[in-house]
Amino acid sequence: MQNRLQIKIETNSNIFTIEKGQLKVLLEKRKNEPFKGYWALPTKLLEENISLEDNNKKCIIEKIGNFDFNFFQTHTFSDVDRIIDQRVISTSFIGTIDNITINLKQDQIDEDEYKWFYINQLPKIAYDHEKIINFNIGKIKEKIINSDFLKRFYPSDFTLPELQLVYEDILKIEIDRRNFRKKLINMDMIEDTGYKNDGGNGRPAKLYRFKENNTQKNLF
Amino acid sequence: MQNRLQIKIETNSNIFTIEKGQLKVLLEKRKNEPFKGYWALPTKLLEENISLEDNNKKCIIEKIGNFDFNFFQTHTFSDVDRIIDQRVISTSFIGTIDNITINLKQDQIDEDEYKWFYINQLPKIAYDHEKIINFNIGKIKEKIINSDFLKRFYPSDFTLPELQLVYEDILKIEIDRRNFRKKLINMDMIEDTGYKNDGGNGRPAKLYRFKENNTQKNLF
DNA sequence: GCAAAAGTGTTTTCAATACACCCATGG
DNA sequence: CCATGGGTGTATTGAAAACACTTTTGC
Repeated sequence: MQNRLQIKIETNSNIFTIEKGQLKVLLEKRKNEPFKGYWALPTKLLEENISLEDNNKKCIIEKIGNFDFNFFQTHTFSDVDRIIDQRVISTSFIGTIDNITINLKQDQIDEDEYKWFYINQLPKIAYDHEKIINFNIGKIKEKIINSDFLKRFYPSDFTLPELQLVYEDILKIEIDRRNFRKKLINMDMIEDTGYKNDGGNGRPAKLYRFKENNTQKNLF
Repeated sequence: MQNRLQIKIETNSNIFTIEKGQLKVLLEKRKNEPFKGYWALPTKLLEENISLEDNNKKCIIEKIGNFDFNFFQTHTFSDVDRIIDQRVISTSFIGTIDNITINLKQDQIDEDEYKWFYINQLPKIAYDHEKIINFNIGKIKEKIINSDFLKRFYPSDFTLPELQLVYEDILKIEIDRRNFRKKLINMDMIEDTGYKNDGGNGRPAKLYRFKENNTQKNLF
């Protein structure tokens, strides 16, 4: 019979940022059983009178406040046994934000409860959320080939060596420094801000920004 | 309060084939109100103990029998007012099949109830299904750039002029006949079957097939 | 002045584009 | 033999790839 055991619907948020050329994801520490002490994606049961998209936004506002994340839906996970003794279907969202905004507002976030993890150094993850995270990292990989997407992570300045690291890390490829630079400049995608990166070893790198005109060109 | 008005979940099937270089979608005629006489995507309320993927497959088997469609999930539609007086969330699937198989098994399908429509000549569509169909046509467009995807529509033979029509129609571009041929052959994507198309006006076209090795290269 | 990291220029290779003529079939 | 549509070759252009040396900074 339909819905004898109540089927529940929830949304889950995969919020990513990039620091030092590497992807990080925001996770929430579970304070109760099951999976107490494990980390999980922020999730919220669907409210009656709102869309999945709005439910997801509300989830984040309630949990960590009013950030300007840029969300999009990726997949709805519905395996019967994804959560034991319950039937919960979970629609996944990817959110993106630049690291500078994060650093500015980091104090809004309770460090014990929410924490950023490099995707290569994930902690113990609750439920099937590791599978969900990996699925969404795959989606980011697809998107990152389209240069436009990186703007979400670098609305202001970046150096070319750092941007190159992003491509190399996420796409698992090696790129020649000179050709990478040439490609981005020839594609009319980026512009020199006139400023330079200070600190650190060696020659300071120039700071670039993405141009406005961006017409959805593919790199690689 | 959560779920005071029962939230229902359904799956909808967007089954596409290609005939004469143009996309067609399979629709079901509604026999009852609301939207009696309109056409709709095959849909099915989610059963308790199966995944959305299995629910979608079951929907098709029950409605039109055991075809070998190749399904994948695209998006979950959840606008509060997408269906009046009810709250129904709908997860969308794209299914693909080649036209030859369709023609062979066409007698399995009740012509009054189910019919193929060219996407440029859609009939009156029930609910928000036209929006859903258009969303999924967009997904196909994205996928078709990856050559591998076309294999689903052409598991056996095809002519290059026809394949070119597909690209031109779906991507809304014009391609030079000679360069198109060169590109596909240089990419090692297709091979000559040695046979020719008969009938029709003019010189018969060679029949090609997709090679097995296909390593996910992008055309255009 | 040395180590560290960033920046630059040239040559070669290969794919993309543009373009005009010939070929196989049906009637 | 003519109309219709399919098949082929070449020259040009431009981007991708491969590669080594110079420049700026901190210490």
